[in-house]
Amino acid sequence: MILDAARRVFAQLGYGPTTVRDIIRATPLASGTFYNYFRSKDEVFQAMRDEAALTLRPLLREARANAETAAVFVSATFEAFFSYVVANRGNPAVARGDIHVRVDTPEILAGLTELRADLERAIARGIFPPVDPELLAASMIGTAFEIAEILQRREAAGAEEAARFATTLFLSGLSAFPKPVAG
Amino acid sequence: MILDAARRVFAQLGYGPTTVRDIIRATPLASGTFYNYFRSKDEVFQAMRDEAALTLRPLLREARANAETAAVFVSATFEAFFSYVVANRGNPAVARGDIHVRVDTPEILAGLTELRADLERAIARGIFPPVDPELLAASMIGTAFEIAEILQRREAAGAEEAARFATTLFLSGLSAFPKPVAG
Amino acid sequence: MILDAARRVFAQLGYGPTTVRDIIRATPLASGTFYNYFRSKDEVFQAMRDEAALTLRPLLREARANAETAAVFVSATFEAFFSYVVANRGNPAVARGDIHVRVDTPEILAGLTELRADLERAIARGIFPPVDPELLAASMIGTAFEIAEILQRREAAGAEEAARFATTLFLSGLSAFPKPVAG
Amino acid sequence: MILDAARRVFAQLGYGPTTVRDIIRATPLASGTFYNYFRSKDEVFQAMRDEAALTLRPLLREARANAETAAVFVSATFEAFFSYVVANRGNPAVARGDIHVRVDTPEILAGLTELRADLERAIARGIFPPVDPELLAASMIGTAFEIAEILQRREAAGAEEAARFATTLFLSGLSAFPKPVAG
DNA sequence: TATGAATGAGGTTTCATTCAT
DNA sequence: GATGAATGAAACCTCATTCAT
Repeated sequence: MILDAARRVFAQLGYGPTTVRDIIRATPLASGTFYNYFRSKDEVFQAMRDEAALTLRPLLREARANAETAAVFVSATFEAFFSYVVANRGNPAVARGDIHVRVDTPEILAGLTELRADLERAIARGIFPPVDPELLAASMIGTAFEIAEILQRREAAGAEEAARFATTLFLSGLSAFPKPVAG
Repeated sequence: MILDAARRVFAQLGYGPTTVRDIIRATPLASGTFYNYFRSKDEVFQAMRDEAALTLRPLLREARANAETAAVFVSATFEAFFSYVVANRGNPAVARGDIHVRVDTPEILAGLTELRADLERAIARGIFPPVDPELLAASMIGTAFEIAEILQRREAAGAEEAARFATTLFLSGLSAFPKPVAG
Repeated sequence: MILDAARRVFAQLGYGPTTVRDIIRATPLASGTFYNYFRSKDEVFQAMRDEAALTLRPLLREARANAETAAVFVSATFEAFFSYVVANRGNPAVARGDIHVRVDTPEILAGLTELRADLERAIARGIFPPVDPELLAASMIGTAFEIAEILQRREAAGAEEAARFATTLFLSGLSAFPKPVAG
Repeated sequence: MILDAARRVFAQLGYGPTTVRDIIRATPLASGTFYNYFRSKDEVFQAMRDEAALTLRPLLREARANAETAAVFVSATFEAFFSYVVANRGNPAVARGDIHVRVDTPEILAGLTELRADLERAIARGIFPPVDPELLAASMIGTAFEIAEILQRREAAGAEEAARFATTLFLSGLSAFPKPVAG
């Protein structure tokens, strides 16, 4: 109940600007009730992350766990991620001037933060070329986040199309780097 | 003076959490003085964006204006951007748990928002393959932002290395799409 | 059950800072249950006072009722009081800076408020010198309270030693005043 | 201004029950103004104590510093204290049932907390009989506090009479203990 | 222009108390 | 009787902003 409201509000306003009152107002509850469940804005946020551990993350982990090729690794990541985003599309984000408000609900964050570690392992196993894993992860994450925002805005949200685009771009992009070497 | 302080503070805390008091505190001035120059927090922010028009943006515009090939377009963009970020690196950002705090000082934002329009033109001119410009812009912007954060964190910040990585990735990535067609 | 918890908590925190929640927390009960027994914080407090009527107060009244000399009156008072305090010593009081937190659980309060009336009667009966009964009562009460606090703090709490000290002090002190006169 | 209000309010309600709002309400100021000067109730209290260091405490220290006899030590203490209390008498304390609200404004507290240390020294110098200094200090402090409350209540407040009473009581009381021995 | 005390709306939090189960 | 989620008044505190000097 409160968690649902919090998710909606965080998605709309972003973490920083959101106030506990905003969350309460998105709820039929009285102000004090919030504090029977959470001690602060941070704590709801944490709770959302914990909950997220049960949804997006396993999906992504699993998708990548069995990836024996870069192609599978990359496409599974983008597909799982964009499908999730489209399926959980919230209210159309309030336009706030052109200040960039990131789609960083906890599920989304959580889902991708593990990517770097997975990439490192994949490079070590010779599935990916020996690139700087931090840079590659950053690139994939940035791409995923920015495209996710577009998907949230667009009526006809093409999760598959977006995944195809990103996958093609990265797989082909990686081919320009030195050949993979098993660590 | 105030603008400099504002830039430093916004860079450290991000737009939302920054208070006018924070900005004043980063200044030898008294609180009231702020309002002799700006009418609100938003107005300083706007002023920074305006100022940015004189630094990063022309650099980027120019770099791309003369680009006759995708290679030049892409590498000029990343090189100009990462050099700028490294040159203007603020204090090491306060680590705020793993909540994502974007590097969205106005210069940085401003510098990239024009990318999409430029890309559209470049596709029309047959310099780029006919991909969805919004998706491509999103991917480049996301990549640029995320890597910028890494550059802010890392001691030995390799602007050139980062630019080389991103350029290689995108140029090679784009080669997988249909051949460019002049519009 | 609730009364016991209330006693402990009031003794530790003092009346003002104690919250009903504090009392409930010191109990295995749920919050609502409190209100099946008492209508408010004030009411528990009152109930404690009433209960106190059955313990300390009779002890003190009795001790003084039969006092035919000042020596008996004074020593009985201090002995009864300090024994009671030591016997009911709560958890070691939380040290709260040096803000004075008085040991004013209801029993303790109740036990001493009757002292002034008793003193007046004793003066009228010629057992005590004709001093201002309010001042003398204040002095004895203040002495009793402050020493009670020490007894609560000290590991080896000497109720008898404290009583002997106070008794000697007051009896000898009173000898400097004009001779008693039966009213 | 705020300090004056705080002093009045603490005197009336006691430390615990007093809220920052109570203090503000005793002032023509707006709520936020309080926090331009103090960060919390505790901080005003501390400020009052600091200020008190400039009034009551030096008076008491000085009075006792030169005391060469127990008579001077005791009478100087009570006289300085009761004069101070009467001179700074606040509004007639709000009667709050019979819950004991101590006159513990910071000046008063500060003034007496040093007594024990002074007593120890005086015993060591052979001015006082070798009694337990903690018990004696407690007795004097308790007496002083309780009588101070009476003085605050009574219209015709006899500081001298109260001092005379307390001095007589303690000096004569001490004569019953073993002779002083220089340490 | 510079100052900084003052403002007050609004966010944060606590807690006594109620009430349906 | 017991429960504990819900309530809402009221305390606590922050901060953008004003204004007299």
